Amino acid sequence: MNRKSKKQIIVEEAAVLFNEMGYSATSMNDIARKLGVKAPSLYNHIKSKQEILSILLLSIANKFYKGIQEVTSTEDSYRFKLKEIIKMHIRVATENQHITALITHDWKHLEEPSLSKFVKIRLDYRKKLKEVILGGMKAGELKTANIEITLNAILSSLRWIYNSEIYADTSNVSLDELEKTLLDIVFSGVDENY
Amino acid sequence: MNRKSKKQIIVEEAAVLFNEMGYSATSMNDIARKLGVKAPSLYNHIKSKQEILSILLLSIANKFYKGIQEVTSTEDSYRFKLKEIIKMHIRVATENQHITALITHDWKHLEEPSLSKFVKIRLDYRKKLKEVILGGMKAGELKTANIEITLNAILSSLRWIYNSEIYADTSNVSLDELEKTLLDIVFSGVDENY
DNA sequence: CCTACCGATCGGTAGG
DNA sequence: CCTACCGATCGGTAGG
Repeated sequence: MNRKSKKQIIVEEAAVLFNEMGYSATSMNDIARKLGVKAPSLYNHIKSKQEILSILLLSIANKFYKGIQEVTSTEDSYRFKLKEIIKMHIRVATENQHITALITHDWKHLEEPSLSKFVKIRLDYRKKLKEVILGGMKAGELKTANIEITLNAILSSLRWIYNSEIYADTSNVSLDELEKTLLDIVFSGVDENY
Repeated sequence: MNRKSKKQIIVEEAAVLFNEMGYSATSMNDIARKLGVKAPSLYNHIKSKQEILSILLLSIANKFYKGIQEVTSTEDSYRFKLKEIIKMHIRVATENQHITALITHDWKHLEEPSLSKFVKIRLDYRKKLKEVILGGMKAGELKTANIEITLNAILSSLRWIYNSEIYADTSNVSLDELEKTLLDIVFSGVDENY
């Protein structure tokens, strides 16, 4: 078992606090207190508060990107690819809940050059997902509808998973049930007979 | 045409800035600068920064709550009610985009007693929506599935509408098309043939 | 790892 | 509406 470096411990604790209060409302003092040290001691391990945010966001963005890259490099149908992307997205999100939640708002507090890097990865992710959905529509596997609305609705329908205070209600749900239920809702909706 | 009070103008401009940078990262100075005055002048119209947040969040929460109350007080089918709730939700969100976005994160910065009031309204909204979905499942109008996952997926699938930087991609979409497409996705999913 | 300390900025008040 | 100013806190540095 690898021992965690001090830096890793700081970064992981910061993710929890950023989640609870937001990046701006979290002080270095808050992070230090949780770790039982004084704020200036943190700077022996990290360069700045901004570095912590940058590490967190670029690492999670790359995890998602690597995931979609693997799925889209196969020769499967668009429908199958979309299912695999959703499953991968759910898996990465649940395994990195605190960090993933930062994608929603705290990325705005990134400074250059990290900001541009993050935005690029995120746009590339969106682009790859868009290609799969568009491909599926053209191949007759998915219903033809406004691509931006469809893309946003699919991505957004998964976003509550990151949100710990909402996710808490479903903490007794297994990953399998989560995947199965969400795939069913996205692919065939909530209506019983239509 | 009603003239807006200074207070209204301050509150609305603050909503835009809270959206861009978050409540904590927005200073009274930022708000004042946008309005062409000095920060201390704001206090002739508002009591505190916190009061601005409280006004914004309680007003939007009440709009959503009033909307769901109207829909659920009818005698229509659960399926029809769910459709009307989604349409209402889309309408309120698009008409109050900047304010609605604060529901996602900045509510955490509310202080008592506003925090408890806001959380209560939000939970009541969730409860009413949950009753409609559960009723629909029991009546055979909606597919039976994990209620919390279904509830979260539906609410979450609409949340991207608040998020202005993403919504920009669909700014050329009419409200009608938005409603129609989202209802179709929620009710019957994205799959073409199943 | 600490104490001591820096300049900058915060929300807000006094007083006119 | 303003200027002048308050105590508190911010991220970060110096030096040991």
